[in-house]
Amino acid sequence: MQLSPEFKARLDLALERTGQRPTKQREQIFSILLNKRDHPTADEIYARSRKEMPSISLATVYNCLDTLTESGLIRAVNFEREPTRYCPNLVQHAHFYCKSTGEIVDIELNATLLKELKKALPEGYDVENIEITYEGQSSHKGA
Amino acid sequence: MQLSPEFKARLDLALERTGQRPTKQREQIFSILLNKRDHPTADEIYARSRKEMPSISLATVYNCLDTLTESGLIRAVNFEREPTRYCPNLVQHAHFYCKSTGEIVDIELNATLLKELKKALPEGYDVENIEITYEGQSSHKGA
DNA sequence: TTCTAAATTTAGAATAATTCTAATTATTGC
DNA sequence: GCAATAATTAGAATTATTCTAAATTTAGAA
Repeated sequence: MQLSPEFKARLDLALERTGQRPTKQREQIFSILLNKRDHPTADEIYARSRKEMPSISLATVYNCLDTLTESGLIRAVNFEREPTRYCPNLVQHAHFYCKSTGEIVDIELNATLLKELKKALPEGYDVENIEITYEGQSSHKGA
Repeated sequence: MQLSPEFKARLDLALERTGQRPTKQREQIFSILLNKRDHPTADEIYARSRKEMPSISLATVYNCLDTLTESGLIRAVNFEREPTRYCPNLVQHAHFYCKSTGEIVDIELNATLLKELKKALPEGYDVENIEITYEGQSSHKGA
């Protein structure tokens, strides 16, 4: 599970912009997220990273996830009180959370809809981010 | 801080529907939420309820909040990893979360917008609930 | 290279919100 | 008023996450 040159460059650039150093661990975590886009939790990411890097610690996983989130390379997503999940899809999108299977699916939102959502705010409210989560049941063929 | 007859009736009815009993504590918590609609956390609700009912326990506050939520009388709202907040506004609405002040404001959403949001879902996805959270800065006169 | 300063990783302890447990108390229907 | 069931209570337990302090790594200068 290697980071492609393209994503390696993207990582280095993003880290450099915020004065942070590229490390094996950060590469590893970023690569895990890009490789299987199933919105894993920190714990799941810890498990996956240990397979290739057995000495990594859970604290480092959390540190790296924070760094990547702050650098704008990944997004943290929360559902109810469940552990935070992470997602490398940077395009503005919503999430569908299936209550029976726990599965999480990215839902594309078109620009018009996003614009309308922003228009729903009264004067004096400056949005930086909109989180949209659908909850329900999905009856489809699975990921 | 007494529950008005109207809301007392609503509480009793909702509890009866799910085979649960009306208790002083449930009344108290419901009344606190109706009285000051500032999206308090369980801890804050605990503090407020102790003023009138010093023997209430935190576990009971959590229990009552769960019961009220399940009965559909209040809504639980989550922002990032912060403690869950509670809200008696049952009309479908979004929340604006001000990052500087921590203030939370209800944002009305018109029916058309909600319909469009539902239309953004592909076939086979059955929504039960849509959570919409705006995050940013609000520059207005405060609650 | 080699050295230094600063950033990062690490293991484990600490924290915070929430849930669980088992005993006590309240409520309902008879 | 009594039995059966549900709810409350205090405190222990759990879980995700953050903190701490020591060891390691990195970047850049000499």
